[in-house]
Amino acid sequence: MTRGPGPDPARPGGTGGAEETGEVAHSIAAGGAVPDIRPMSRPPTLRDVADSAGVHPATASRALNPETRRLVNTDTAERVIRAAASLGYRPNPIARSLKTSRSTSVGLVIPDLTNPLFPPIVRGIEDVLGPAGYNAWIVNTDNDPDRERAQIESLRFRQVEGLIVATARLEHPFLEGLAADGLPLVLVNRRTARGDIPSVTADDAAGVALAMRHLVDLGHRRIAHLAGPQDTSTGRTRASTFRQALADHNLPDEPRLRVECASWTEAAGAQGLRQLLDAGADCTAILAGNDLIALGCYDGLAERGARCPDDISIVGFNDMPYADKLNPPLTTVRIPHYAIGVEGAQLLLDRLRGPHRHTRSVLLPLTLVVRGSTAPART
Amino acid sequence: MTRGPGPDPARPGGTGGAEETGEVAHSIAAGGAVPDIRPMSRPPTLRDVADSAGVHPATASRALNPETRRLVNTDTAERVIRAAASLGYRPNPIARSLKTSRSTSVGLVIPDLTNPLFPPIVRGIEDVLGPAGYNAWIVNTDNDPDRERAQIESLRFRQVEGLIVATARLEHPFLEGLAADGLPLVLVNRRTARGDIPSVTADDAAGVALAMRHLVDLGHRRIAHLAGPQDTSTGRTRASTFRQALADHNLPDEPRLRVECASWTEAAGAQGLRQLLDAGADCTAILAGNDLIALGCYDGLAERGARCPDDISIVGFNDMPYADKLNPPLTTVRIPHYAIGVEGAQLLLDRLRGPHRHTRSVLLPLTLVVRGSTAPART
DNA sequence: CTTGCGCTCGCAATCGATTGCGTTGGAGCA
DNA sequence: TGCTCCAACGCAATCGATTGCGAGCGCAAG
Repeated sequence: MTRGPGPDPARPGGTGGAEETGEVAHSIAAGGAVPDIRPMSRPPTLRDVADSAGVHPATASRALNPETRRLVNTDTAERVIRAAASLGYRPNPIARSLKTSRSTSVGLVIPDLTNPLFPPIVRGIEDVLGPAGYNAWIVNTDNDPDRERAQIESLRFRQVEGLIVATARLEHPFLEGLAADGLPLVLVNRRTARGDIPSVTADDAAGVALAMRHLVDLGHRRIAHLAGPQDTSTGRTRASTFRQALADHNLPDEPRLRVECASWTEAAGAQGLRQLLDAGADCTAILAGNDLIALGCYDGLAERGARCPDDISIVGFNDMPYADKLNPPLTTVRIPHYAIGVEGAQLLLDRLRGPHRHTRSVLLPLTLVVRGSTAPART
Repeated sequence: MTRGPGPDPARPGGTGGAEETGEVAHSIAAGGAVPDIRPMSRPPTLRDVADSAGVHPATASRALNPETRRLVNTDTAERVIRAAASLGYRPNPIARSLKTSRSTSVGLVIPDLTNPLFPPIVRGIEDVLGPAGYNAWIVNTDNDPDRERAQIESLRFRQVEGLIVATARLEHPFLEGLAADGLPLVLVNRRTARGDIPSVTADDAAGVALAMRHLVDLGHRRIAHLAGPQDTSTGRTRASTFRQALADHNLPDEPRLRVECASWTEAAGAQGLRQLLDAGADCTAILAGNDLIALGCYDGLAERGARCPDDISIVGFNDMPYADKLNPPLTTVRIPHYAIGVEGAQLLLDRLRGPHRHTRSVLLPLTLVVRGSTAPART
């Protein structure tokens, strides 16, 4: 016995003793002073649990928290825990957040949820964050810096503990400022030029190399690149690696064969293709900045009465969902969407738990998926 | 002048400094060595604003809230507002939620974010909720009732003010219980059998009728239906309307031509098609429960060496993104995804503002999009 | 039989904003 | 001049949980 008979020596009245000795049912029957037979109108609070267990709310709090449970007697703790269970007690996360200034939630900043690239990443993130006790706020920026700023501000008001950001640009002082302020931050999919923020990206360079080798192996010599926006790491890396690959394969680097699309969209891809063809580029293959741009090429080719892969081969990037069902099925570089999410969430969790681990970035391997949009070059 | 010049007449002084040093000691222990003597170390609170304006926090609160501003002198209010602006004050939503038991956030319950049907709906919801000052928590249930329950519980702990649910089943006592408890609830995409919860759905019956007329007009007489799960309103309505349409067009209703798929997925669709063909159904057209099931049919047909639309025409449902780029481009019933989200959010907002308007449900019109997966019946 | 120490637990402050109620000062009226 | 009444604010409680501090208690050492 760790405790004597007097469970509550300080309390003036004998209420404590009555609660202690009496059976639970008994004390209810005897305690006519408390006619509280209310039908659970409001959810039980910590105070309810404490009363039910005959302890102070502070003790109940400590008993319920594994971190502080050692500060309370084992028997008492167990009694509190049982009381909590029987009342169906759940801590109020709002109240907890107010006191601890932790929200157990993080922000998830993406350009546009309807871009098929992101849902799998989001799932990966949530599947890691959820079991860890965190939830994610998702916001869309539509690639608008102002909107991005506003959305992130909003997230900060909500007291998010960290941010996973998929909208990084190479030059992004705003994000760098946040990171410098000490806000836990992880970039996914794209990164900044300075590279001082932890990130999870696919190995774009390796992917472009794979794609280029594939095209060269098919006999293509005049290969064009419809690049994505050059203010993003993905756009820049893929474009520069494209030129490097040309050199590696002893192919000429013609400026006419390189077009920068205004955005990572189908429309921009179609526009880019028109620009390419209008410039008189007589290519036999196109490396698209991503799958959506590749889809734009499909449209653009159809407009001009050309066919893929018969007239022009196309390689995409990302292997978006249903890329295998397209017409023609898209040859593309597969990036591990889900794994990017998982790794990103993991990185953020590490950062949240151990404040100052040094910046660690992850580069994920990718593979080439050959389908129907590429064919041997016409000879 | 309403108040004297003293900005801080009440505070004994020094408290700020004491707090400051305490915090520093703490953060040092935690690892972050930040010799913070800056007044901007933590975001300004209402108290800071009040001090700066020379009023009591209560007055500042009232001045800042348009609802209660009439309780405070115009000049004073303006002074407070200016002080707030110059300090960059933002109310702490956590603290506000604790006191008001409002969270300005709602829950969004969907089966799976990677199902292309949902992102556009989510965007619609967010585009309405955001400007109204609400944010949305998104959770995935994977169509698992246990997971759904757990996720919704989690949302309730987070004090969401309402729920938009896309996972309704025809019999769904759990949801009905929530609604009965008074939790603002709106169903999107699917509804319950009892129909006593506000909902926003597409006019499935009309859609099926359109699709059937299209097939009949093409000369098809033996039409099969790969239905979705019959415990959902969409699955049931589409299936029963299918049979009704057969009757309307004087076509026989053969049980062999009706198969229920286990889920709304590609895999289930492929499986359903195998079952259909194995049963010896010699149909010339298939009405699929939704686009993913239709995609499964593409796979299934390929397995059997049959072709679409040459051998069998297929009509989908939903017009998911990129349905026009598939091989063959999918003829399908287009539902207004984005509008469903918008209407759903609107309904919830109505409910949140005016507590007891009577249940109102919205049925959205849809259209048939004819593409390459349907062709005249072989004669 | 003291003194002392450590284990448990209660007290009260605290997080930041909201709100019922009481107080003040001045205008209005007799 | 005296009294009522109202506008304009301040005071303090409150939401629910967390946590530094201190007070009893038991037990062991002196």
